[in-house]
Amino acid sequence: MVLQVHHRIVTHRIRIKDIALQAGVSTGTVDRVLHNRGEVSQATRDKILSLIQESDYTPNLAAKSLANRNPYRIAVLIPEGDVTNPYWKMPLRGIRRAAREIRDYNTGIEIYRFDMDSRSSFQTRLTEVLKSNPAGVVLAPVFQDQAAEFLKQLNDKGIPCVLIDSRLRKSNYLSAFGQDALKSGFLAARLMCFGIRPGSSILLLKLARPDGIIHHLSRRAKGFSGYIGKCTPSKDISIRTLTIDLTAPGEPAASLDKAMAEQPDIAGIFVTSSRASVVAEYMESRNKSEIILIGYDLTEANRKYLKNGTIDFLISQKPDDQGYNSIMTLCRYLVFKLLPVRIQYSPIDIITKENIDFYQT
Amino acid sequence: MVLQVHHRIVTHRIRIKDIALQAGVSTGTVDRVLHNRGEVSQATRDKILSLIQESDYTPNLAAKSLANRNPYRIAVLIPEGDVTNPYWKMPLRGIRRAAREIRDYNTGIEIYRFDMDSRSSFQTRLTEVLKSNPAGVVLAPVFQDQAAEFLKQLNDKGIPCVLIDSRLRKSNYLSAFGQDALKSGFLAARLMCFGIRPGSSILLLKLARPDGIIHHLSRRAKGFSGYIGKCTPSKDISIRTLTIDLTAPGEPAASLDKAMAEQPDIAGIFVTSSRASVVAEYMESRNKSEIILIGYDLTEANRKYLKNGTIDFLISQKPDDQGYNSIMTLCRYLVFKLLPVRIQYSPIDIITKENIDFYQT
DNA sequence: CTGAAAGCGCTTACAG
DNA sequence: CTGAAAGCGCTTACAG
Repeated sequence: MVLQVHHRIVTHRIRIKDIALQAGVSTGTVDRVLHNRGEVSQATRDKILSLIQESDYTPNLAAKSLANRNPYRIAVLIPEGDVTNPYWKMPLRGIRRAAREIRDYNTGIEIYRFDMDSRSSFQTRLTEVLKSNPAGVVLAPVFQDQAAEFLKQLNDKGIPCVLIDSRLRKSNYLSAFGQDALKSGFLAARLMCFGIRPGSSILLLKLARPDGIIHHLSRRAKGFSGYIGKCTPSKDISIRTLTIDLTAPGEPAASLDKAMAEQPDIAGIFVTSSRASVVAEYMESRNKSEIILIGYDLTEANRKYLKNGTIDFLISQKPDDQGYNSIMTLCRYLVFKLLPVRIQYSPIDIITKENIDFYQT
Repeated sequence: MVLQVHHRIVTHRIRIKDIALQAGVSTGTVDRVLHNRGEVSQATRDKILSLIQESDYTPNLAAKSLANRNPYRIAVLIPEGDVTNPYWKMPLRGIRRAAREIRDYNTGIEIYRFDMDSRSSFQTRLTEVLKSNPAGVVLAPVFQDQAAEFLKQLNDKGIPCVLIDSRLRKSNYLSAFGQDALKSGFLAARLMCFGIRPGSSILLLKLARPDGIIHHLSRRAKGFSGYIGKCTPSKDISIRTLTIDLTAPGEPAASLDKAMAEQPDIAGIFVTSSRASVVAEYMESRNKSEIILIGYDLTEANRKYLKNGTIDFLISQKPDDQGYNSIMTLCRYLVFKLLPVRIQYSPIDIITKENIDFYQT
């Protein structure tokens, strides 16, 4: 049945059965060549292959997943999310959303969480995951050397792995989700330069974790500084970098008070991490809300200060989607044998008081 | 089989069969109460209903769509997209993407396009669609009175309709996709105020269509003006509105030249439509690229001028997603009986030279 | 009012 | 190397 309507032709889908009929074989044989399960003579194989080419056959995914009997277990290794580390609550939401959807594909997830400040807790979880022998793994490779070793072991066992929120050089993985941290630094700087009054200075704020050298935080800083360097001539902006350990007593107020006293012309602050809220809190306490404040991530705390205007811009990378897509990518690979692209960049979204209510995720 | 692992329990899904077994009836009977197809005694009905409550049964969508035999036809009514109207190419991409996916759900689409400047072409298409008796309709209600009448007729025939790119007061429809145009005008103004130097003026540019009074374009203008009114005190900004008919000979250069001559302190231009590119072209020809230019939509032409810096910001609403979601909403309703929310707001995204490469859609 | 059976398109043992 | 058959969870005539 072919029915012509306005720029579009609706036809019946081609099924395995149709191919089999044309080739004069059974559906089982077509399935064998479709999945390279061997045990087919070269002659019939060629015939079927060419039939498939011509017919633009695409499998019915609903039928595929229904017929698929073996359940898959996906292990997810991500940091715990708490007050000092609010970021990781966000991808987790997406992960749970994906988990609900893939139940129909006979696939479940197991979540393993580690302490972002503890190498040993990371290692403990890695070992547990390896022992549980999952069908696939989603991994936040926070400690890079251990993660690389882990990926090797997964590779030996033929277990596919999707990386979330960073890449890993020279390792073997199915796909990696991440941001272009350098470019996001550019963007922050562009916004800062756009709004700041000429002749003032900017504070680049690194809120350090005890153990953590989070790679993409320094990339953000680098991108920011690099861009400011370019825009300086026209606006005469100076930039100063400050690192504060938030776990130290009296911080960040102590260090910020000192910086402000030394440099009263500070008109903009850029925070490389998701903790801009603690700076906003400080600024409100010192009546300095007119300073331009740019940070990252739509955490609960940041959201509040964006809405009241103390934070001017937040840059976000749809962490929810990142979590969701990491699971879906792995699931599609396991269930449908769909190969993903190797690097999947997150968006670099600009969120303000005005558009936050419409921001999805 | 229940297996406890790190914060998560994996169990076998409950099936209709399980419910039937517990209730001591056949699967057919369970199906009848599940879909309110009547013909079930009150007693067994109550029993099954309570069983379903307790068991948190959710249907296997893969199986559902596989078993679903009747094919659905969705009619899509949208404007033609051409040079003077580049916007409509974008949702169409999403519509086509959705069309590919829903083939597995036994659902196809038919596209009917009309001339945005011609009431009669709209009416012609409406009549055709009505005659073709589709299972559902996706409609861009450009001519509102005719669209309202059309919705009434669909309603009488029990055909569900999803609106795209605007709402319609007091009409009956399944769901509507749209932007909050007023808020997007706020956002544009916020960006403009953030970057513009104090004491200068802004041009609010309406590029009129011959026939078209597109409702959301004037909402954008209203939002923009309203916000500028608020920010004026601190920065002393004046605003001037100009309407240009692009189909008139020598435009937009003639009108813009005149405006610039009268008001040499213009430091920012806001274009309410997707045609900022024609203003960018003008600015380049007059060596005025330093003027802040803010517009809408990631058309090919706009993209070029955003990348080279002539356009500073584009506001986008993920039109691709809007197209995609409108079809998927209708399909889920038809196939799975899933009721959507009535209003689905699009995001109000800010796109710049720095983040455009990572913008999805 | 209710049940038994066939079928959606695919996969997977099993038998030859 | 190949085919026939059963099964995934749901829907849908059909028979009683």
